[in-house]
Amino acid sequence: MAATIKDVARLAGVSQSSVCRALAKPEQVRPETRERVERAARDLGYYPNRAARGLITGRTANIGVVLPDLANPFFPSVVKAIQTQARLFDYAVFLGDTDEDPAVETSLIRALAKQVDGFLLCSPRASDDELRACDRELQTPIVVLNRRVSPFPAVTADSADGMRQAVGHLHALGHRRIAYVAGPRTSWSNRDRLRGLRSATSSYDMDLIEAGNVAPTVDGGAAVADLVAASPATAVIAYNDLVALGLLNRFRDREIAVPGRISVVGFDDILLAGLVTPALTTVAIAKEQIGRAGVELLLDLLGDRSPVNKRTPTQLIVRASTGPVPQ
Amino acid sequence: MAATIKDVARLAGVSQSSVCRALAKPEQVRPETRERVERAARDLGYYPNRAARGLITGRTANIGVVLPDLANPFFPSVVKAIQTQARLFDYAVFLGDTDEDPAVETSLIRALAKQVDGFLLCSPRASDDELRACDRELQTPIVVLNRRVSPFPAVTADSADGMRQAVGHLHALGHRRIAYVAGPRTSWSNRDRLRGLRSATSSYDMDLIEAGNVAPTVDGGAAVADLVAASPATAVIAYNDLVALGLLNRFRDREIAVPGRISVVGFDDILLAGLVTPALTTVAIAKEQIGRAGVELLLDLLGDRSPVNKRTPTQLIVRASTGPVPQ
DNA sequence: CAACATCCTGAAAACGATTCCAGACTGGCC
DNA sequence: GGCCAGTCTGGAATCGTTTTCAGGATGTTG
Repeated sequence: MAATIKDVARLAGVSQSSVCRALAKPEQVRPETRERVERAARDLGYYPNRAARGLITGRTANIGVVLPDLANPFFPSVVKAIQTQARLFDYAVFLGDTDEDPAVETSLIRALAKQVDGFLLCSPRASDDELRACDRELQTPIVVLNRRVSPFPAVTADSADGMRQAVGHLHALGHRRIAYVAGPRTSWSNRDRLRGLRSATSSYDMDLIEAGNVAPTVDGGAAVADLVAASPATAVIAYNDLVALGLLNRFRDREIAVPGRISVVGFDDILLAGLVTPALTTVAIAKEQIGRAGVELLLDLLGDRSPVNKRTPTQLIVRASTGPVPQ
Repeated sequence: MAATIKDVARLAGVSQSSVCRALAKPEQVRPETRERVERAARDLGYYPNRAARGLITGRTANIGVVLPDLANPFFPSVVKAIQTQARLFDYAVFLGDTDEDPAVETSLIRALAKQVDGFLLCSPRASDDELRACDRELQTPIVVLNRRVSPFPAVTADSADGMRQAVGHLHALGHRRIAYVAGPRTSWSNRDRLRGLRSATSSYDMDLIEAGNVAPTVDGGAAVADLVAASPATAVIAYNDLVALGLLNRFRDREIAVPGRISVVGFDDILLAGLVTPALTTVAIAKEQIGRAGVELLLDLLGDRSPVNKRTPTQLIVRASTGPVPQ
């Protein structure tokens, strides 16, 4: 078995308390003692068992990250940033993938609750009430990413501004009729993006044609491509990049020129977006910043500082899938 | 604070021991008692604190997953499969991203060791000796994915067979001179793939030109593309899909026709591979199967069943980036 | 040398669960 | 009624840590 604090105490010839102090608050022990303890700990390869510490201090130094689908390339970026930032503060990360199932989500949260100091819920699928119920029952701090659910602190992307940039870009290219391929009806991001888009198109006095809702995947996009092509729209904005890629694929198969006949704009700026042909014009979301800010908010919450909701900037990345309106 | 076993005991009017038994081994308590305990637990939303259980039983019901870079699309697929399979057996998953740094890797392993029952190390970057040192010191079961390090049980892909399929395919198309863009020199997969490739080309009596080593990223591939184009090779096999995509990108920019002038083959079959133009011919790895098998091996290890190394099949996916040799 | 503060240490309690052990109760049988 | 086996329960010990508390050693000051 791995070494425990007792082993270190015995080897160093001091009590457990001293070992604990020597390692956790070195200034409280005599240098000589500290030296002995440190050597013993090193020799035995001793690392404290954080689970035991958690029982006493109520601080496990773990955070739980729950997300709908790790296969969606958006999430790994966020998780990576979370895990990197968490490590800076010596927190470890529990990961739960819910497979888009709200029931799995809440049960995962409940099961993990005792092992973590707080949760980062990425784009949670459960209803506001369900999330609040979890919170009331567990009393575990929760920060939400990519969604607003009062009363939780949240980090969201400024979709409205992203949509404004995208619509402005299309307007400048001469487009006046835009289609939107909507993501899951239950998705907060989808509603948020749609809201931003509506406001942008109306302020530019452009027509908005809404298609969908589709699954937020390549197949989802492909499924609705024909409908979009048959519409009077000369440009289409997709709920996210995967959907946009589905459109692109299907357009290519049907020999509908992009951007000659129709322009396509995605959302998220996943790695893929820059690599397909034509390269996808898309609204980039600051994924790393979202992850980092989420950790910061959670640490604020844990440190009794009051966290303030954060909105991260978005940035239109113009690539090759958008062009002047036909004729 | 969330409810503890004491709260449940008080509410149900029984002792802690009975609560524990009622929930963990229901057959050992009177139905009436069980009923009362269950109701109390439900009313309080009680979930046992697994950390505390872990102290007693030595079983935390957590597994640790350590990987070099979540931003590489290969890993999220594996992690997702791991987490799904783990949940089936009521295990939760700790995730550690090492950012390709062997030092971070070993320190992460040590820090997490006490909180998990075992590790799944995906493509670990530390040396064999370092890994063995961790093992000796921690006595925590370890299963390795995508690499062989004795004495640990391992799950690996059958790269040799994949390479044989790829080379066979290229040979049938008339190619006789193949380039290989090597990944990181320290990567076991890279060495394994290269070994398989050498054996395949020599059995087909073809020339092999080795380029690299490059970082296993799009940029890595792009960096070496010109070199490959200048070589006499008519086809190139890349260490992985990201590298292949880098090649593809750079070839497109330089107007080198794929597969007209040169054929490109990737490795892994990440989602991206099917979406770029031309769609990438690649050797698919059974990512989900690797994740699942990894969990199974680890559970074998934990259950005192002796695990047997597993080799998962590979499958060449022919798409549009390979074609007949020029002329 | 007494009085006192300061520094350092170890014993013991605590955290939340599980498990061992012993005892209380029940029922069956003579 | 007396004995025994079997079933069920609670008390107490346990895991590896942290923290509180009290006391011992040391040094300073009058």
